[in-house]
Amino acid sequence: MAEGPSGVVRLADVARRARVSPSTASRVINGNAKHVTEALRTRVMKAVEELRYVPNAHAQLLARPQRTAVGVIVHDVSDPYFAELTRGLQRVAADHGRLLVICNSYRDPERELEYVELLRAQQVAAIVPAGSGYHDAKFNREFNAELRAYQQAGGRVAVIGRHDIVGDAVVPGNENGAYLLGTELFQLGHQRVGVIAGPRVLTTTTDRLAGLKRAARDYGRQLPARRIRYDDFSRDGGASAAVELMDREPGLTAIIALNDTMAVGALAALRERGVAVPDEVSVVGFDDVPIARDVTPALTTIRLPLVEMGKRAMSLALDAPDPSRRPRAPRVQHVAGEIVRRASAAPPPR
Amino acid sequence: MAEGPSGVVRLADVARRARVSPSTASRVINGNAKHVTEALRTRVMKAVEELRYVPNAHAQLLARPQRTAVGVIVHDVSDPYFAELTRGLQRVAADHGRLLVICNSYRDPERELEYVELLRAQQVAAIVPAGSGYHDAKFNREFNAELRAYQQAGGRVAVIGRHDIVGDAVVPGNENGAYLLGTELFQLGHQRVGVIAGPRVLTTTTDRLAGLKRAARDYGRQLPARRIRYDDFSRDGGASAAVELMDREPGLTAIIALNDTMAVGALAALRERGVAVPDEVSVVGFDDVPIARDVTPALTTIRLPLVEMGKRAMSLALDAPDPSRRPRAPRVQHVAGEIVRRASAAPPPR
DNA sequence: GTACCTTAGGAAAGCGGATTCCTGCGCTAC
DNA sequence: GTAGCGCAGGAATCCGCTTTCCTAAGGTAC
Repeated sequence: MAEGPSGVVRLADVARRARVSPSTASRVINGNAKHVTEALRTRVMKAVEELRYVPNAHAQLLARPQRTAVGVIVHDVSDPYFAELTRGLQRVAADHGRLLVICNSYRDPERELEYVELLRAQQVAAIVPAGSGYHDAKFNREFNAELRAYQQAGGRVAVIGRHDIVGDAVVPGNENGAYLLGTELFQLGHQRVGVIAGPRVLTTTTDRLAGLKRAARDYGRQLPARRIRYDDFSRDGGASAAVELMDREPGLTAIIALNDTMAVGALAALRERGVAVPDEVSVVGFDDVPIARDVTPALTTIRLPLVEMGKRAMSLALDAPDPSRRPRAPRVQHVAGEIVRRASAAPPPR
Repeated sequence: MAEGPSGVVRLADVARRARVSPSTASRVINGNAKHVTEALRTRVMKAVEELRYVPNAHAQLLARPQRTAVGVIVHDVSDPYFAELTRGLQRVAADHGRLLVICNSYRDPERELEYVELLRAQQVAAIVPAGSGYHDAKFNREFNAELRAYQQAGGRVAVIGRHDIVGDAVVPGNENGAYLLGTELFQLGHQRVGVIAGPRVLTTTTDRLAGLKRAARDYGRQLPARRIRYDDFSRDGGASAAVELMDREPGLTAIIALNDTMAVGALAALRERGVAVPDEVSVVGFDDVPIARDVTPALTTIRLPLVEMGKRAMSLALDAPDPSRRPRAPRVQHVAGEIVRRASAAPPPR
């Protein structure tokens, strides 16, 4: 082999081996060459093959600032909600020939900020922050400032599920979906309904809660604070919230979990206690994550077209806005949730 | 604002605003400056703040070749098996201050090859190909050649679940786990057992199948080819394979799915047909993915410590091998699967 | 007061590749 | 035979940043 001391093969190595100048080698490799003799061309290609040369992407990006990657900031890809979202994002990114860089923030605002900087440093073509926003004015200000600086430099931003963040947006109908969910249970005749909510700081939590409350108002029911438990948006969070709720509020006939993952946890907790679902207590979730149909009883929930949302967000991020639009107006796409009735909700006992 | 025409803020802009040379600005920003007057230092910091300057990572990487990112090639992050693996990988990567670039190959060998090139181009510090290998000598040769070129240039490679690939490895006990699984069912008394397998080209499929066959031999049972159905390693693949199996082999008392996802699909198919599990037919899976315990009946399966495997692989990739070892000897860590008995397997009826 | 040393901070040289600008060759045309 | 032109392919510049090298100012010692 004829590469440099570092072991890395560089364009110069290829050129030397093919006995041409770096310019010619570059031209051949990039197919950019209208006029390169066939003989030289094959010599260069041969050298590339033999040396297994791969151009240094950083050098390329420096020389010809053509952004190719896109960044996504999610809570955790292994959470099914984000896994589905990411799948949609991924697909569209791939269709555009873009590499997707996935960053897990684990819902740490500090880390989200860091990741925006990192993605900015990486010169990604677009950043897609996905997942709930925070009730934290200081953070939002910081986050927006960072994002705005990025946009100013030509970056594109599309968020999923956040209001009050600059950039285009895909926003799920959290309030409305929750309203549907509440309606469903109230119409079934439930009076004492418990709620298993995610962290209070998340806008997703408060938005969904708002929808529930509106439904309660419309149906003349109560949703007292003591019947609302806040915990992590996770299976275990759902389980422990369910246990607490059952202990403190023995008369409940239904539990609304603010996402499916928590609902699954609740189901597990109830099963462990020997409480029959839905005969004794109904349980409903939100999101319609894939597992929702595989647990027993299958979850009644609100379907959010997660993959589709991901696709749309990435499309917003990658398709430049119509230049005739006034530039600063972000494009917002609302997506509605719809109720999916399965086996976990039924009229209250007796 | 005082940045260049492109809108991107560069080091030079910061320097100009702070009225210092780029060298000084760089020194301040990198904390690299043993001797920079406090006055200048604060002036630079102020300019950075005001301009929201973020250094161009590509330029930095070019100037000081300090690899910081690591790449992972998985089938699909949204598949729970890989989601768990990735979680482990992510954690260790983050602990080392590394950015994780996740690539979905969708089990397309061609795409895997492309991704290795891409990661190589990105100058990542390590590449972790995760998931089943292929029975495809040509591909393996190509893949190894690519990887070897990468290692030659100082890159680190750690694979998960592949033999015959260069680099360090974490290998799950597929054969042995399957043996345990077979043993479990045979000891329960099952005679006619069907198998739902993944694609034939995957080594995971053949390895697990081999374990099953060994168990069959040891217990004097048959595992005829007609009772083995090959399909996608997916929920729907599992469902359709289960349906076929039930149609063609009515007398089965147990179904072994070669991964949990397929088992979940099989469960759904059986439920739809009104076949009671485990009373009429037992169903077992493999991997012990999170949903396994939440389906009903909860799956009896083989637990693979997925998160742990991810962690170990990333550790292998990031911790340089003991220099006293002879260099070319890859480090291989075997991890055993263990049986988890839940509710989906029971003795055959009557 | 002069010679020498220290040190802050600026100038310049890459890092690896793309691209613009040249150069020199071979061809056509008069 | 010579002028003019086209074109292949090499030299040089630049991308944004880090870092080495160097300069000049200030300080110390005699």
